[in-house]
Formats: sequence, structure tokens, C-alpha cells
Amino acid sequence: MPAPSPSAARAGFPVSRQVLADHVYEALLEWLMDGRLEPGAAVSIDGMARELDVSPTPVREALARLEHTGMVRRVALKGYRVAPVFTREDFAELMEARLSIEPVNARLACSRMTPDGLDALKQAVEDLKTAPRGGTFAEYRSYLEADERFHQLIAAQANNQFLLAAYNTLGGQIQRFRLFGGVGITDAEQAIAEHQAVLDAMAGGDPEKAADMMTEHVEKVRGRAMADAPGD
Amino acid sequence: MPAPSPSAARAGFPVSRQVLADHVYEALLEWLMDGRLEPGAAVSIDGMARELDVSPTPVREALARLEHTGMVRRVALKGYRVAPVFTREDFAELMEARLSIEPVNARLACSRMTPDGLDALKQAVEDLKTAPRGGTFAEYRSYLEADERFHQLIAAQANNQFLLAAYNTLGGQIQRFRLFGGVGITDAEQAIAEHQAVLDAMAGGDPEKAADMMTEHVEKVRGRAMADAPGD
DNA sequence: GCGCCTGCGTTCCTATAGGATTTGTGCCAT
DNA sequence: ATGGCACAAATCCTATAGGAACGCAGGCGC
Repeated sequence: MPAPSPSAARAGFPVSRQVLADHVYEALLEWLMDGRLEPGAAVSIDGMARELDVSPTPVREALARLEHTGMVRRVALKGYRVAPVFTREDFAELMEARLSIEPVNARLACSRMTPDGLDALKQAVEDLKTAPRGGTFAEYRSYLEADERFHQLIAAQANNQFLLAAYNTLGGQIQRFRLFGGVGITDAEQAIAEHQAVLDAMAGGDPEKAADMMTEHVEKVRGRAMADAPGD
Repeated sequence: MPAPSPSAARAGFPVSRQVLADHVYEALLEWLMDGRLEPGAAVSIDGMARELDVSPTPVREALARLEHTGMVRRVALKGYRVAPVFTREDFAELMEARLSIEPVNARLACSRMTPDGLDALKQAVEDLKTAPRGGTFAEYRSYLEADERFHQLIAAQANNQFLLAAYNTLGGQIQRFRLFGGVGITDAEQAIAEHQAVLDAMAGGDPEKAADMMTEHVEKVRGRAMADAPGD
């Protein structure tokens, strides 16, 4: 159907070309990560195909991949739904998992840090500080993005493909919780200070301290969230 | 005609029915896990469809899910291949990741252990002891299966969906390494003793010791494997 | 001989069609 | 009024067809 551009043979196509299913995957992931698809909502294959103006086949493939991230769930012969909102137990489990992985990432990232990596981290913290944190979602969206980016960069700098994959799975869930956890951004000052503490330890080249600061950060995030949202 | 028996009206159909793509997924996973599909081998969509006597569509869906486990890799417009053999660095990274997750699993599993769970663990260790460890693959296949099962059970008993998901991703890679790491089973006696030590700590209800024993086990596995397979 | 290109088979990728299943609605019997 | 059945629409699931890209072999020019 997109006959006008049958091939990416134009100058400088990406090193690895993408197919339709990849674009669908990215579109769905973006919609999940920025709240356009709400927890519990049905994700119809045919419906998505109509909306994206593609056939159901690539949508099916993209959803099959997304299922493995835990962000959508499938019931045979019934279809896909966005994973439901976190319960209090889910959140506790997520934080427990973060506590077992992120401090390790921080320690490894610190000992293997590159100058570029450190710059990127500094930029993320800077973005956190300058990001608006107003009431509407569109406002503090960039704040959440910078938060997620900070942790993702550390996982990447740890230079371990398996830990990175494990974190990325968690990261999607964390971001979904940030969006739908019920609480807005009520702890920006403290969170920024904790991020800064991690960054300082990294810049100082102290792996153990970086790990400790990360542990402290995640524990405090857990404490604040559990206090803010006692319901459920 | 009062024929209200759609199809699954047989006695006790599974709570969640399966579709073709699920069967294809399981078949491929089994072939990957028992060595029938060797690292680097091409996994043709059409070819698999012919072999399994289904259309390419469910095969494509199954492979899309498998890609996210890291056991197969996809190159756009070129197809899927079984992930290549582990390099020495890959193995080191895998063990590093295990060391950050499995001791935590062991600690949590110990404090949350159920009697049934403990029985299953005991059975796994028993199976390890009695499994043949002869030279041919078919011989020590059950040994590898019991090994993987032991660790998987602990991850399940930890009662944390995220840690379980993280472990399962690692577990597939671990099993693939056990199969294709180049070394057969040269350390059964020591490995069994280490498993027994973990089990004893679990049975004794000492979470910290369980975690320590697990750490020790993984570290020793790493040490033995690095010594056995110095190449690469 | 070496490099390039041209043709062909294989494979991937997307769209489409049709069967199977679930869900929602309305009617009928109790 | 309530429960159950039948019918209809929407959706999922699988198969199939055809276009597009890749890999390879063979031939041509240098």
C-alpha cells in the first residue's frame, strides 16, 4: 500500500532497516508509556490495525512481543488487554525486584563508566531539575521521561546485556506505575536530591557508595509511594 | 438441535485453551532447550511451518515471542537465527546477572517457603543425584533438566512475579549454555553438594545462609566453567 | 583472473479471506 | 420477572496469495 516509498534505498538509510511490525511495536509502546492506553483497556488487533492503517498481521506480531514485557496480557481467543493497575502487592514486588537489580547496576556502571556515559547521566539529572512538574500530565511528562532515562542509562552503563534486559522489563512497569500509580509528582525535590547523590557517587568513582545511594533512593521511593497511596 | 457442545466440552478442558501459536512456541522452546536447534542455525519461518504442518502465521507469532527471550535473534528482512554460542564475556555477564538475582531469590524463597515447595526442591535434588550422567546427550539430559528445575523452583517460591520473569529469561540462557558450553558434566559431585547445601539452608529456615550458599554455588559454577573452557 | 551485474530461487513481509469463537441482544418459556 | 436459548455482530485465529528483498550462481567485460 505505501507504494510511493517501496524501499529505503534513499541516501543513508539506517544500518538496520525496520519493517512495519517494528513501527507498530514502537507506536504501541509509546502509547503505553505515555498513558494513551490506560490499564485494563482492551487492545483489539483489528481495531489497532484500522487505527494504524495496516493489516492485522503486523499488529499481531507487535503485540506478541509486547506480551513478553508484561505491559499487555493475552487471553487465548479473547484478545489482548493493557495490564491492570498495580495493586499494593504488585508495587511491593516491583520495588523488591528493583532493589535486587538496580544497586548492582549502579555499582557496575560506576566502575565501568565512560566520560560520555557520565555526561548523559548529568544531563538526565539536569533535565529532572529543569523539567516542569505542573499538574497536567503533558506538563510533567518530561520529568517522568528524565527519571526513567536516568535509571536506564545506569543499566546500560553497567555493560551487562542480561542485567540491561532485566532492567528494561522492570523499567516499563516502573514507568507505567509512575503514570498510573495514582499519585502525581509530590516528591520531586527529594527524588532529585537522591538522584544527585547517586550521580555524585558515580562522578566520584566510588562504586560501593553509588550502590548504597541507589538502594537508598529506591527504598525511599517505595516508602513515599506506600505512604502516598495507602489504598488498594 | 440442542448441540451446545462447541468443541472443548470434553471432560475438564484446560482452564485456558491454547491456540496453534502456543503449541508452536512450546515446540520451538523445547527444541531450543534440548539442543535440537543448534546455536547459529537459521530458523526459517516457512521451513518451520512446513515441518510443523501449520501456516507461517503462527510460526511468526511464536518467533516474535521467543525473540524477547534472547534465544533467537531476528534481522529485519533476513529472518531468525538461534542465538550464537556464548563467548567468554557473555558467560561472565550471565554469571554476574545470576549472582545479583539468584541469591535474592534464595533468601526470599526461604522465608516464604511452603511445604509443597520444599518437597519439590528435595525431589529436584534427589533427581540430580540419581540422574545418569553418561556421555551421550540423551543420557544426562535429565540431569540438566533437574538442575534447571531446582533453580526455577526457587525463583518461583520467591513469590515475586518480576524476579521470576527475570530469572526465567536467564534460565533459558543458562540451560542453553549447559547444553552448548562445550563442557559436559564434569562437576556433578560438587554441584550436587552445593545444591544440597542450599536445600539444607532452606529446610533449616535460614534465609541468609540460603542466599550465601546460592552465591557460593553460582561462583563455583563460574569458576569451574571458566577453568574448563579457557578457549574463546 | 577479477569484478560486476543479471537472473532466479528462496525467504521474508504484508494484505486479504474465511472459519471459529466470544460477546451482546432479544425472545420465549417458566 | 428471571433464566435460558437463538441469533447477530465483532473479534480472534489460521491459511493463502502476492509483492519485495535477499543470496547465489552464471555470464559478461576488463
